[in-house]
Amino acid sequence: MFSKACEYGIRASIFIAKNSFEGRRVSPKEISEKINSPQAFTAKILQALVKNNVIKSVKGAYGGFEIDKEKIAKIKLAQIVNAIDGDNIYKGCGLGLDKCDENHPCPMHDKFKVVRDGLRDLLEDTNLEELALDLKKGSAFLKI
Amino acid sequence: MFSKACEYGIRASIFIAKNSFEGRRVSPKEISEKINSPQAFTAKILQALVKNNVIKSVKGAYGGFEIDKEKIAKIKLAQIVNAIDGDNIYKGCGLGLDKCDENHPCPMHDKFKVVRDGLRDLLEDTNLEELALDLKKGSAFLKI
DNA sequence: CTAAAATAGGATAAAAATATCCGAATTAAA
DNA sequence: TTTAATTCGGATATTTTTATCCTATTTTAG
Repeated sequence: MFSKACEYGIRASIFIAKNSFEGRRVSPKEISEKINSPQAFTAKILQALVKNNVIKSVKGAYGGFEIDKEKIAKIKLAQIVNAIDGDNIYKGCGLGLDKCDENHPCPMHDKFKVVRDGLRDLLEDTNLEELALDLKKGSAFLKI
Repeated sequence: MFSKACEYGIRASIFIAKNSFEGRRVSPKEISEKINSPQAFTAKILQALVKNNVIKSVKGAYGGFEIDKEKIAKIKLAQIVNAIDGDNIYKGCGLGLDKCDENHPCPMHDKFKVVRDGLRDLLEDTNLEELALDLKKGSAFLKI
């Protein structure tokens, strides 16, 4: 469904959000350990998320990654997915046609549209806060 | 969402089904032209579909690909997707966790499950016949 | 000012997906 | 039986994704 990079990016963002709630900055090393992802590769993805204003980095000693507490509830999954995989997964045609709409549909269009729009709603309506809180409560996990 | 190979595979299967309804066998050349896909690569995918009993090949002169008319309504999209991409897309965790279920969910689990199960239903309930008929009627398309 | 602790970013490598090419094997028709 | 039209299958190439490594740059503490 999503690329590995995107899976890591979402998991990392949730982990950073949870720690920012608790006032802690986290390093790529700690992130990759806690979400079970390759460290250097994860660091690249974090850079992309910084550029897209999803997370914030603080350089130098005592630096790390964080998200402004007030921003956590405003960051939607769609923003993360979009920064890494683009929007084709929740806006494009299921069979890969460039032009696929009501006027010129692929054979799967009507049925697929329902699923795709469900995914779009999920991504556009779900924010980092609710996901991070589940993690904090211990009712959800980011590894294994 | 699906891999290119899978998109081509589904489009090709629908095209073959439509032609089998009309009593015609089709070649990889014609298929790739009509569904707008690279010919040699599409031929490889067709071989995989033959091995998985989705389509039938007839070798030699006047040969080509076809599907038994009685089988067309029985072939589900899930069978095609499974043969090419596997079932992770409609059975796996959205964030890539190996173990993700009610007892050990990722933070997206509850919401993602709805979308994923919708996709599973789509793939398991939709058969080649209905898709091929839309193509035949001219109410759906496989290219552009 | 210096040293230590971080992120940033370029170069490179490995693996997987996508794609092409060509000869071998098969088969129907003439 | 020969020929032409096919699919089959192996080898190879290209592109994208995933991953690693190393150095430069930044920043805070002492």
